[in-house]
Amino acid sequence: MTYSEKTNYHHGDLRAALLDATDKIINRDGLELFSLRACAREAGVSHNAPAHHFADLRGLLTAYATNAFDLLIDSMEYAKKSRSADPAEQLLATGEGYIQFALTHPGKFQVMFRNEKLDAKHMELQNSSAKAFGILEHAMTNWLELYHPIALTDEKKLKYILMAWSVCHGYATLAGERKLDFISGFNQGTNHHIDFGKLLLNTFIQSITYSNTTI
Amino acid sequence: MTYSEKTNYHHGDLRAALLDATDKIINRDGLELFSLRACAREAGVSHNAPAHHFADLRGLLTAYATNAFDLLIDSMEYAKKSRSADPAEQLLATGEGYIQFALTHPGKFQVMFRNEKLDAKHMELQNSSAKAFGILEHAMTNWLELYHPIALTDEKKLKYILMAWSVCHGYATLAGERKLDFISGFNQGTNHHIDFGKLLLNTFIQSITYSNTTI
DNA sequence: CGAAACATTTTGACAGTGTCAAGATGTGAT
DNA sequence: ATCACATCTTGACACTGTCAAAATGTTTCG
Repeated sequence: MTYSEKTNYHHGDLRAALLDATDKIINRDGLELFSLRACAREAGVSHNAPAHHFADLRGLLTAYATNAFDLLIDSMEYAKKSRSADPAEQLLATGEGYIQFALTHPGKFQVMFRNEKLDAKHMELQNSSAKAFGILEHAMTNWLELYHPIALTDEKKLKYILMAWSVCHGYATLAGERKLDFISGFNQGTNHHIDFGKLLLNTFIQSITYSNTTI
Repeated sequence: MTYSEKTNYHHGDLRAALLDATDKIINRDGLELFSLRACAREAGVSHNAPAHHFADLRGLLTAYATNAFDLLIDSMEYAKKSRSADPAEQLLATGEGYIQFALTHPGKFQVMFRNEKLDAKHMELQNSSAKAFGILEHAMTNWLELYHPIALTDEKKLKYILMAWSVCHGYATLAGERKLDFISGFNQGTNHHIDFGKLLLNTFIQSITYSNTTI
């Protein structure tokens, strides 16, 4: 039994407790009010206790973002399960899972896509984010095989993948950063944002579907 | 001749100098290294000199973002001028101007869309951002009138506007936050990002164009 | 069993931050 | 010339991330 497997050392498993505290603070107070010392305070340890588990602030948030990417993967996989095997349905579900996650966990989503807060070189983060990307890539690849008659170059395939990702990510970002609030007559509740995002995504996929023979 | 019109008071026009310093620091060191005190230092004044011109840090960045929105407007208007009056061309140009601006001025773009750094209640910011949105709205409205045969409800019209905005904003954000770096074989230069974004946007507009009779 | 080796946490310090209060200084009007 | 006022400086405070050193708990091994 090694150290990392034990559950009752000085604090128990402080690493996990700090990540929990991080989540609590970010959800309660927002990312801008999060600090290493606030995190330590929340976990009930001294201000420098995190140093042994994370190299620095970015190290902690990198681990937090890694976990968040795994949750994003879960969200997309979960959405896919409730749909038929039709690649268009699967692609739609993947994007819906993305939007659903982003707007349900705005704090996590912020950290995941704020480059300066992360250590992009970190392997586990790269693995988790690459895996998340792979799900979208896979869904689009399957869609293209069935709905796009002409074989595509890698660049054109990538264009479709990034187009779909951009739609999801752009809408999620704009809604999450409250940049749609000023639009009159547009319901600003989180659930409505999610619903509207799905509507928007659905229209997007229909568009590329019904135009697939011409471009 | 009022105070604000004078050019040689204690410092000259410190307000403008501070905004210049802000721009210099954000472009040189990045937003994460920007601070009020660094800004004052850059402008050659004491650490608390900005207080008389801006209520606080958010106040300064709000003014900075307001100017940036005006530059975004210029970028979109400029792109539109070089195209034909065809609404599809104009819509394309609008989006291209958006992407061009976002990737040419990543620091400004970051500030503009980081809600916690801004005072969203500020009137001038609201005006400038609403005007920028209006350009996109106008371009899409013109496009819909010509290319979409059926009259749309406000909600469906908004869906199209937000879809186009999301494509531009999502791609610009992902590229700007370096979230596309890991894609193998994908050139990471800023100019290539811009070119690819325009390609992507062009495909998007073609898609909605060629599918307009069916959905 | 005990002592050494080690992982973990605490304490203290330092330079940096935003913001507040108070004082100093330059400018325009009367 | 004096006064009101805009502008800027100085000093202080609590907060931040990170470093170094000390203290404490746990494991290992003789």
